[in-house]
Amino acid sequence: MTLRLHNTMTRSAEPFAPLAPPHVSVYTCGPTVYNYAHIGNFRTFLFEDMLRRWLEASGYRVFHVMNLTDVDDKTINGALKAEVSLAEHTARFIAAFHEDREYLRILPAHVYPRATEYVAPMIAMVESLLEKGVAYKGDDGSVYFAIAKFPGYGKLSRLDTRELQAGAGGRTSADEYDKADARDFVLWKAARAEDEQVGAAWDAPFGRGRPGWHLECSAMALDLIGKELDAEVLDIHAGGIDLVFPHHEDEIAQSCAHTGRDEFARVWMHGEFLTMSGTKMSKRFGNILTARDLREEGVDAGTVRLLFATTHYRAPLDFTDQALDAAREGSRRLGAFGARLAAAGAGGSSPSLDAVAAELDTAFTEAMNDDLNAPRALAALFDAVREGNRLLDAGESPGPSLQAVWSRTTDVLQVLPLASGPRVVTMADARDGLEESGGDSDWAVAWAGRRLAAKHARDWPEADRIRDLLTTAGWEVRDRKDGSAEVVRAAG
RNA sequence: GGCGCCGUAGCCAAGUGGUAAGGCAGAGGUCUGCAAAACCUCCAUCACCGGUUCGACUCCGGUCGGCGCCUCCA
Repeated sequence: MTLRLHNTMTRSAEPFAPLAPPHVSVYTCGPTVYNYAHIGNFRTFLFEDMLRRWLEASGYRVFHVMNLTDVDDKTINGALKAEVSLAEHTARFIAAFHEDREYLRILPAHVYPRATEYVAPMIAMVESLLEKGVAYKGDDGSVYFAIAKFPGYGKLSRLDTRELQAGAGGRTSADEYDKADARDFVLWKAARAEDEQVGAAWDAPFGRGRPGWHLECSAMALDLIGKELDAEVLDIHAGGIDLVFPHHEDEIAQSCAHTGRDEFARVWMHGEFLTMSGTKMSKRFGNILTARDLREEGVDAGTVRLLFATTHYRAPLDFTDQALDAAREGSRRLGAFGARLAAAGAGGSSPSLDAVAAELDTAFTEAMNDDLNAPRALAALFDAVREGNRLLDAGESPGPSLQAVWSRTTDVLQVLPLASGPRVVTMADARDGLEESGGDSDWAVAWAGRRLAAKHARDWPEADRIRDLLTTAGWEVRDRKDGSAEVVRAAG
């Protein structure tokens, strides 16, 4: 069973075959750093993280590039408004992006190129396109790409089979009349006074200005994979589904026109949208939820990741509190099993548990190989939890196999809660003179010890009072068969 | 108007020509001082209407409903 990935270009799942295995180049469109990224953005980044982790788990050596768009209308406007330089303005949101990324346990890309650091390669590419005659300078001093000169235009988004209604999106820019064709897109924008004010203008042979949005991805991707892998074609290019047109279509046009190759990426992967209670997140609806909002509410990353993993990356996902609650409980259950496995050790031997491990391994791998079918992979995990718990309840003693498979599979999805495992409590932990308030781990163990003492004295009201106290502080107490108990942090 | 996605149990969600994974919630049970956890059992005929087929949730046509893209939004 080999990995199959859905390619937007062909609209079908194809066997994955990188150009130079085991190396795989992956380019993912990163955030525009003008604001805190919202969870819709992060749904895409999490899908890409899952892709990255699965490729690596499958033995590939991934070279992952994610760009940071740090010069565009929004970043410039933001800098103007805050009355700081562009660099100062974006630095803040770049730092925030990485904080959020770490919170969500997203592996760092190998390189995070920023558009402002790649102006020279971008200028070189524009010159190349001008020389080849596929770009032209408009009356406004900007440089545009001539769609008509690029026969393959529209393949990715199936533009050839549809009509473009000019301005249908209501976002047509005022300078459209400077283009020869309404569909032509800007490669280089002539500098305005505002651009100069925030330091967003560079000299170029064809006039002072700043790069257009699409240009950065082509220039940075080609530069980086050229240096790293000596390649001119990406193995995988991924992003949100809204980037198919025009962003990726335009990237293909300028990149292929530049390299002379017939493709820019072997596989194009696009993640579906996340909606909030049925509608797209936007400032207009006031329904933006950021990663830091979740973090501040104490939501564990495992909960978020499980919520997203329950829906296939190419299916729309509606974010609701109910779904989040369900994910939290599921994550807790998985984490509890993981902790139980770890506590059970690997010194025993159990053909039944080995069979559970083998089944999990097979089912998980098949699911992930089938275009990253995380919902099915998750089902395999839950099947293993149920069977594993049943066998452990029956007194089976695990060998090393289940623990190994469990670690390998859960590492890919990262859906377990971060909360530490349970701490075992005995009567020896009972201490007098405890404060009623507290909350840390030692405090919880001490109170749980006192509860055991109360239980031993058959003082049920006191035992229950202490349990309530612990519950209020966010700790769960569970009695064990041997007379001891355990306390565990309730999942967030 | 064009292009695309989706409509599966109370909620979330896989699947796909041969009689519907998994999770959450709920009900009953085992265990327990009581709980919790864990386990067991129960809980759908797949928006609607036609058609193809021995057989369709799965293929084709249509209808209704939801969502997205159509120049810089993941």
